[in-house]
Order: sequence, then structure tokens, then C-alpha cells
Amino acid sequence: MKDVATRAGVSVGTVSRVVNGLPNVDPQLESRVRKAIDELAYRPNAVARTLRLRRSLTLGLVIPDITNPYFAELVGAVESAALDAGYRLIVANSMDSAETEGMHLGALLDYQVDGMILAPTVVTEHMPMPVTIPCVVVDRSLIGDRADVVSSDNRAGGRAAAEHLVQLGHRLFAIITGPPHLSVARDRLAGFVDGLSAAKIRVPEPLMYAGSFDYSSGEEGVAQFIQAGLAPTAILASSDQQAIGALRACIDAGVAVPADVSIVGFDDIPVASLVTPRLTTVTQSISAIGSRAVDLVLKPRGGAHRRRRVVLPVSLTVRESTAKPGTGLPSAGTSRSRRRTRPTKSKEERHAIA
Amino acid sequence: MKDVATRAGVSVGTVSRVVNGLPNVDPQLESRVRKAIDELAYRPNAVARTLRLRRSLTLGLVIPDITNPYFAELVGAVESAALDAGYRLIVANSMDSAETEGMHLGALLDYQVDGMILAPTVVTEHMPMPVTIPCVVVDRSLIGDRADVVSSDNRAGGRAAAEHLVQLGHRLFAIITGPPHLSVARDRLAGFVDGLSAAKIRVPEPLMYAGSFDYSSGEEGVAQFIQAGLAPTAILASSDQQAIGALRACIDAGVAVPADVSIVGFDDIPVASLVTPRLTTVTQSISAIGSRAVDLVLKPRGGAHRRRRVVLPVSLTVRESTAKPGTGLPSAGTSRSRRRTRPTKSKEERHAIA
DNA sequence: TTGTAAGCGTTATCAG
DNA sequence: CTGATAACGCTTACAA
Repeated sequence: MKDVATRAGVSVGTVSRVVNGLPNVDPQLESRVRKAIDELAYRPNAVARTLRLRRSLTLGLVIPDITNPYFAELVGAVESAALDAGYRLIVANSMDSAETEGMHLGALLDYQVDGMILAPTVVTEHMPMPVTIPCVVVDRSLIGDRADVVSSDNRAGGRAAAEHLVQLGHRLFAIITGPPHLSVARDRLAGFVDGLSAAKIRVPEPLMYAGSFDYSSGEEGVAQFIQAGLAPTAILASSDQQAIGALRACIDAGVAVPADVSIVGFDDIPVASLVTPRLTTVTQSISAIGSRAVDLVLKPRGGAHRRRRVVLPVSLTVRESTAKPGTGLPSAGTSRSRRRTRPTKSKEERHAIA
Repeated sequence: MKDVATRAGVSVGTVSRVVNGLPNVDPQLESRVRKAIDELAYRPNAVARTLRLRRSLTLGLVIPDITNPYFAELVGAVESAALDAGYRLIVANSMDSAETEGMHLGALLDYQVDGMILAPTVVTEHMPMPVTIPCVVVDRSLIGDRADVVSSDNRAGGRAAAEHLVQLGHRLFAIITGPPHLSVARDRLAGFVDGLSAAKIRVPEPLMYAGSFDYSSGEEGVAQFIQAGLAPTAILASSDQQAIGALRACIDAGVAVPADVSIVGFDDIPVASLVTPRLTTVTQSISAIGSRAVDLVLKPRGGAHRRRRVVLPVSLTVRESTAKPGTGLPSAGTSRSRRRTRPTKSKEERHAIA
């Protein structure tokens, strides 16, 4: 900046003024400054500016797993909302590690982001929570009232999924849940239970599988259900990834979806409408989540007010993975399953390439 | 920091020394300082430190589309490599917009990242390329030698995919390519052509579809191929997303994969081994890409040297979506296709939830 | 309308 | 071993 100033024969103050488009600067000088600026290819140092201004025009987003399509979508949504509001977005991925998450949180604070949006991996009670900057939690709910919260109506979604299946005539269900310490997981499960118990249906213990939200949990879940030998005709999954994993496992076990068993997912990630059969699922408006979250961070409640919660409506998208009850999941070692089963460990050859 | 200093009854210099673990500080003072630090919950201001040190211990990663599972994986890979090297990672998502990309690039520079890893959307010749900081391009190749490059051996991968199909007995191919201005897309195509022409096979114009790497391009490609009425028995896709889209379109058109037509993808994203049939695809080692890229940024070539290129080996993973040639894609309006076709616009009902 | 200078929170040099 | 103090690059009173 000093260089620009000397080159244009003005003071740094003046350069600063033209850079920031402030009024009251002589057009003559202004053009000289501009010329100097691009002759020197000058770029203002955002770090110095942040230090001085004490704000960075940057928001931080921390998510547990960028590899999860749901969060990938979320990043996109938050990013575009932030951009619209004139803010930059830094995203930090904690890879499901509480330690990394803490590190990122600290780092974002240290970098003076103006606000933070988080989807914590872990219960964050003991985290160095930034009371100093506005901070909203998405897709989770947090103990205490230190942060605002925005999430989908997971419970209603769960209920709708269950009701849909009940209406189709299903009576024996299997449920795959997410990590029990996550409110999303608990809420979705509560929704399932709501919908089921309204029809006086209870899910037997062996037909509940608690996993992560990942593909693998879907596969593991149906393995357990088959082991249980109760032949449920419908599976309520807590995420589309789980549902897709479950679908995979069903097919591997020779059971047809939805003819033999119905599956419903949750989230409506892009690939949900591409798998075969297309997934019936609960769709959330992820862009709404993004923009509401950014709204809240940018328009912080006055310190006195209670913590705000916004709960966004979801809808049920009925596609092809649900139908009237079929014969249900096979029992382990049953002749039928044996007849129809392809080798569970499907062949896969890996060829190196010279 | 000043507060800490006064509280501990020392100077800021001393505080700085203990914060940074420098030697030569009296243990007495040190513990007083530490006490003050956590009594005040003091956190050093990274912005100020960056300003002073002129380095941020932060790397920037800019990608075109976080929503693409391939890039999501890449983020994960780069992030963990960066962390291992003691660097933080900021990721910026340009949503396939050249403008946003430029903005992010500038922003990262302005934020004084110590190095940058990019997968540009657009040809970046005219970009404000940061000659000032080390900078490596992944999954692309750039005109000029301003940046090092790391990518998979896309051409070899393409060749292997084509050869695999040829060996299976296929003679009439359809190809779905990516955006022609992207070197990845061109290299993969070149690989396909290599493998095919070794067997004296040419792909007729109407059986080439140029799209994005996205799901939709797969669907659109198949639509065009059916329109063409040439009944190819194999489809070479340039990404798994395309392959999955193509698979979807095939199923909708009543053609069985791999019985009627074979499909091979590229990348081996997680969902590739979950769809039905599991995708035969070219798998790249994304973690290798991440760590090599970080290596290069962190160990910059001396200015004099030529630009470095690292090309990582790929392998062909044969799963279920490829087999001996079948009857091929139907022709538009053919009786067979009409007989087997389900409604192309599959039904999908959306239910709002009260 | 413009220049000067203080200060943002650090680190590093240099005396003590 | 410790304390002043001068940068780092910018913005903004305040003075001219």
C-alpha cells in the first residue's frame, strides 16, 4: 500500500480511501491511484484489514464429514447464502473426530470469523464455545442456550415415514437409527415410534440397529435383522446412506425391494432418486437450512433474548422403494434365502494398470 | 495478551515467549503466565500473528463442486494430509462459477494462505494466479508452467476401461465425455480411444455425448444414444456419476445392465460399489492425490526448476456392470423398447407434512 | 480534499 | 532471563 502511495504520489490514507470507495477524493488523484494499483498488481492484505477492523466478513462452517452427501449439500447451501449476504465461507471438516473439531473451532475463532455455523460431531457442552461471536447450530440441538438452532422437523419426518408404511399395510418393522448421542438420530427415531405406536405397533429389540448414518450401517443393520429371523416387511432408515446400504444388503440376500421388503430413507440426497428402486424418503430443504442459518448468525439476537430455534418443514417423497407388505426379510440359514442368495461377498477384481 | 501480561505481572514479550514455548524463560514466571492465560481464557489472535509472521500455517483448497462425491473425497484427503503436515485447510467451493472461483482465489491470497491447491473450473490462464505463493493444480492440467500438477493417470485408466470391454467381446461403443475444456475429460477420452483403436474400433459420432461429469449427463447421454438407434452394447462413462445416471436411464428404458448393455464408470466413489449392479470402474487413489499435492505445495521447487508433474497410477475395478455383449441399447420407438419400458417419467409423489 | 499518526495483537530485536 | 519497542499492512480520527 505504501508502494502504491508513493508511486501515485499520495499518502496511504488516500490509497485506502480509493480502495474502499470512500467519497471525497479528488478524481485526479483517484485515477492516479488506480493506475498505480494495477501497475503494481496491488491487492489489499485482508489479514491486516481484519486486524484493524476486527471483523473479517467471513463465516465459518464446521461439519463432521464432508464425504457425507448430506453435508456436502449443506456446504453448498450455506456457502451460497453466505455469498448472497456478502460474506465469505470457510469450511472445516472434522472427520468425525472430536479433537479435530475442537481444533477447527479454535482455529476459526482465532481467525476472527464473524460468525460460526456448526454441525458438531459430539455433544459440545465442554467445547470452547465462542460466546464472543454469534454461532448457530444446524442439524443438531445443543444443551444449554448458548447457540441458536436450525434444523428440519426430523420428528415429523420420521412420523410421516412410519405412517406411510403403516398405511401400506406393514405391521412388522425394522429400524436403523443413527448415533444415539445425536439429537437428529433421536428425533427421527422418536418420529418413527410416534407413527408406529399410533397404530399400536412396537418394534422388537432385535429389529433395531443403532449405527452411524453411513452406508455401512445399512448393510450391518439388515445383517442383524436377518440374523434375528423375524422377517420384517419394512425397514425405516435414518438416512439415505443407510437406506442405500440396506438396499444393497437386501439385494445381496436375494430379497426384492419393494416386493419382499419396503425401505424408506431420510434426507433425499441426490443419489436417492437414482438408485434402483428409487428411494422413498423424507426430503428436507437443505437450501432453507443454509439460508436460515446464515440469517441467524448475521442477525444475532440481543444478548438478553432466549435462544432461537427454527424448525423447518419436511416432506415425504414417495418413490419406488415402498409397496404393500411382501414376504419380508429371510431368516438366517433359511432354505429360501439360501436358494436366492448370491454370494454375499460379491466378487470384485482389482487390476493394476501398467 | 496485554491483559495476560499485566495480570501475570510480566511483559507481553514474556507472554509471547511462553505461548510459543520458547526457551529461556523462568519457570516461575512461566507458571504465573499460564495461570493468567487460562484464568482469562486467553487465545492468541491468529490474525495478528499471521500479519506479523507473514505466514498463516494454512493451506487453501479450491474446488468446483463440493456436491460431487469425488471432490468431497478429495477434500477429505487433502485435509488429512495438510493436518499431518501441521497445516490447517480452508476449502472454498466455487459452484462451477468462474467468477466465484476468482473471488475465492483472491480471498485466499488476501488471507495469506501459505499455499494453494486448486482444481479449477475453467481454464485459468487469465486468472490472477498467485505467483507469489506455491500453488499446485490437481485433477487438471494447466497451460503454462506456473503451477505444479498432480493427477491420476486418466489416459491409462481410460484405456484400461476400453480394453476390458473389448476383451469381453464388445464392438459397438457409446462414450460419455466430460466438459471438453477440462484436461481430465480429454485425457479419459483419449484413453478410451487408445484402447478402442488398438482393436480397430471407431465410435460413431452419434454415440458420443459430451456433458458435465454429473448424474444428469449420464441420463442425457443414454437418451441420445437411444435416439441414434445404433444399439451399442457398451457405454464408457467418464465419471461414476455419469455411469450411475446412465444406469438409471437404461433401467428406465427397460434395458438390463449388464445383460443387455455394459457400463463402466470412472473414479470409484463410495456409492459405486453400492448401486445395482455394482459399477465396474477405474479407481484412483484419492488419498495419494491429496498427500502428493500437499507435499508439493509445502516443498516448493526452487524458482528455476521446471514445473513438476506427478501422475498417479490407477487401477481397474471389475464389478458387476460389465459382461459379454448383449442386445444393446434399444432404438427409439422400437417395439422391444416399448414393450419393456416403464414410464420414463417415473411417478414421484411429494407429500407435505403438517 | 488530503496527509499524519495512532492503534489493531502479535513477534523479534536489542538493551539491560 | 526479561522488558521496551519497532514493525507487520491497514483504517480512521484529527489536523491541515
